[in-house]
Amino acid sequence: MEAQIDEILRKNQLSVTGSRKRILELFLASNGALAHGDIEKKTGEKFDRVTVYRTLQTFLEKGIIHTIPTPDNSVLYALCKDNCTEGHHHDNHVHFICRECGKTICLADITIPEVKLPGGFLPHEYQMIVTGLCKECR
Amino acid sequence: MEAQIDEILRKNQLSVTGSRKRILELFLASNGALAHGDIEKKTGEKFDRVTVYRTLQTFLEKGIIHTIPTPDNSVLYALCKDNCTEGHHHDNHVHFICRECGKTICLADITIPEVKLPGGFLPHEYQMIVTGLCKECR
DNA sequence: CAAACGCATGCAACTTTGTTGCAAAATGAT
DNA sequence: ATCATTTTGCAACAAAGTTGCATGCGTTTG
Ligand SMILES: [Mn+2]
Ligand SMILES: [Mn+2]
Ligand SMILES: [Zn+2]
Ligand SMILES: [Zn+2]
Repeated sequence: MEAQIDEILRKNQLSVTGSRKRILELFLASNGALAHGDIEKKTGEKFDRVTVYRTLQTFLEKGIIHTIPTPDNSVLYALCKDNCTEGHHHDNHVHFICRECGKTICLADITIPEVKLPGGFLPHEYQMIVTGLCKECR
Repeated sequence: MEAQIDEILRKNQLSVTGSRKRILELFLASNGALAHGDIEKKTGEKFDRVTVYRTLQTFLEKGIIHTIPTPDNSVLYALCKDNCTEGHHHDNHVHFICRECGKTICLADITIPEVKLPGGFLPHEYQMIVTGLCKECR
């Protein structure tokens, strides 16, 4: 894990610092998405709030994580697949949000289906969010 | 319009007040979705910020409007179709957000396609957001 | 139409969330 | 070990959202 974390940071030309290692560790350990608040809670007093914001921002820019829009408009972040880069993301998968436990899961294998738009609209990116009950809560 | 507004409020057992009429009017006049900030700007000093929050909350609960999750995690609201009620919504249509002008449009005729989930997940509601360029901006 | 009731509003105070500038500290290269 | 460059923490601020309470307005009833 330690090695994996270092590798991800190095690959993205980021210096290896305490907060980056810790936050990346949290993402790798969690199988779901994390909110800014989750991260703050889990890191405790260890890092400043501002550092968490800036670290997430950096990870976003590098394509290490992506955001997930949620129906209640909270901000969630999840690890990107390996082939995401600064410019180009490949996160065209469906996201599932459990309305019971709140867990948000990247369904990496479920590709967002195509949809035909009315004339005039030029689509660029598709997002699909499914809410419901997860395995544990149903 | 005035009559239409009254009818919507009455149908939902809401008293007809200044702020509710004005905010509903804004939604009916706009063909896109509105953010809380948009509404505040357009109503000016006429109503308190808190009143706008509470009015939107009430409309949400009654099923008069629905929220739209956006990739940048801002909160957008749009009118529901007639057959939405307190408990049950029928807003299973695609939403389009223009990345140039920011306008958000309900594609009421475009139904969200079905998608097969891995075993264990019990889906309840589907959301689909497409970003890109609208007719005016392309 | 007047009176009375109950809900909606405005205001103030507060919390939460996110941003910015700057000095000190940590990192990576030499 | 030294130095240049980033990153961090702190403080101050701005924006966004919430809550309690007294007052005002809309609705109902007689
Ligand atoms: Mn994902
Ligand atoms: Mn809609
Ligand atoms: Zn669950
Ligand atoms: Zn546009």
